[in-house]
Amino acid sequence: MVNTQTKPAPTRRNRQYEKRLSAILKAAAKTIAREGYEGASVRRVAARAKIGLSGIYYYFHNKEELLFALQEHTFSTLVETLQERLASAETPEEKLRAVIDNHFEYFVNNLDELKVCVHEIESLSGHYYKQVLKIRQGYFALVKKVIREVRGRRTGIDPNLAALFLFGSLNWVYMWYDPRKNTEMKKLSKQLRRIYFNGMTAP
Amino acid sequence: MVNTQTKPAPTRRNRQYEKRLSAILKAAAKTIAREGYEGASVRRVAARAKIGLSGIYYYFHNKEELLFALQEHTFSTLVETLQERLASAETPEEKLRAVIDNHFEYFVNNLDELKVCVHEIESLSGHYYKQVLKIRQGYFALVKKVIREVRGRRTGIDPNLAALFLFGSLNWVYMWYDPRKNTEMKKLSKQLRRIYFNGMTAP
DNA sequence: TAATAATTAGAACGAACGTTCGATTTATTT
DNA sequence: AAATAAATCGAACGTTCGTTCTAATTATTA
Repeated sequence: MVNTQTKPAPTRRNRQYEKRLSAILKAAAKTIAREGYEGASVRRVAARAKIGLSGIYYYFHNKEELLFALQEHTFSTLVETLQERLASAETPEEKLRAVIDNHFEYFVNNLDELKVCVHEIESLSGHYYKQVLKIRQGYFALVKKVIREVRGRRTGIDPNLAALFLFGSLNWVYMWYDPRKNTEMKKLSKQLRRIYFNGMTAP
Repeated sequence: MVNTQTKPAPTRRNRQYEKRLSAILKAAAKTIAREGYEGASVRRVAARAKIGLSGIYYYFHNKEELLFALQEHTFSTLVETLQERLASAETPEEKLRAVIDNHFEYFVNNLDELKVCVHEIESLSGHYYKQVLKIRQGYFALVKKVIREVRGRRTGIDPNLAALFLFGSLNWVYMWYDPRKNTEMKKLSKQLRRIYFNGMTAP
């Protein structure tokens, strides 16, 4: 069972536990990214994590909790790093850059995880869904605030829609990005910033 | 079995056949949109289409062919209507508008189908995948050409990336659009055009 | 070292899956 | 009306699924 509350002294045993746990999460990310949540079987996740089938159920109550842990961890990290970046940005343009760079950089370093987060949101239900939704809404609020600053006093730009469109551009990347053709992240970021900054600040 | 070659006289029987067929496609679109391709069972598709389970296999060889027929029909129509719109557009701005309006209008009238097309591309394999990929590449080429015209002789804008970003914004809509809160399509289109047109034509 | 707790392995469960097949019903043709 | 073809149905197949349970193994504590 995942324990997100207590943090006992990091004994060797605990370190082993957490290693296994993140190995399972990594295996789940790769498997679900390739086969989809419904298509990915717990058996294949276990095989990739080099653990028995029932071993998975020692760390997670069920398959859905596995997906939840993956999304919750990935999204939380994404929000955290964005907040750090935003704290050291001053102008609206710098803040927009923080948003875009943060998303792209995290993306290239966690291809499978982010693909799962983007593609399998609706595979969660009930409490799991609500909790992830909350984190995503927090992320969205951060971005919307930045966009409002970029827009300034200009009329004709709806920050809500602009943020949604920007999210689309960012989240769509996993559909076409090929890590083997190591496209320069700097170029990606520059292009997207150019379009959205100019697009929202033009008279 | 789907027959896309011969087109015999539209007897009453044939009309019944095609009615059933599109009823199945509609049921499949709704079911797959809600449950995902792997999650949607042929049994539930059949139930929604008011036909027996084995009845599906009279019209389609297997489940994947059902998904293929859905995507092939939807995407082909999308490309066709875009070509018509582009033919009657003159300036680059009008053409960009054609792209965006076409996508949005088709989207609101075919919510389930477009969601499946966007979300289940990778659920196809082999020949099915290649064939749909071809259509999508044709669509992409059309849009890229328009973007090249909008850009004109300006440097610093990569039409390829710009097209991909635009596709992201367009395809992401299914994640947040709520038909019950009938958001005005005109506003959506206007906002997106404003961002991308200004974004690509600014000095 | 003995007792205790944490972790893993293996077998088994019922349920649901995609697909097939022969029989039956419905529509068309002779 | 009889013969033929098209369309539908219901039952069944083998497979895979998520999950559970008990026993064995490993690590920690006393």
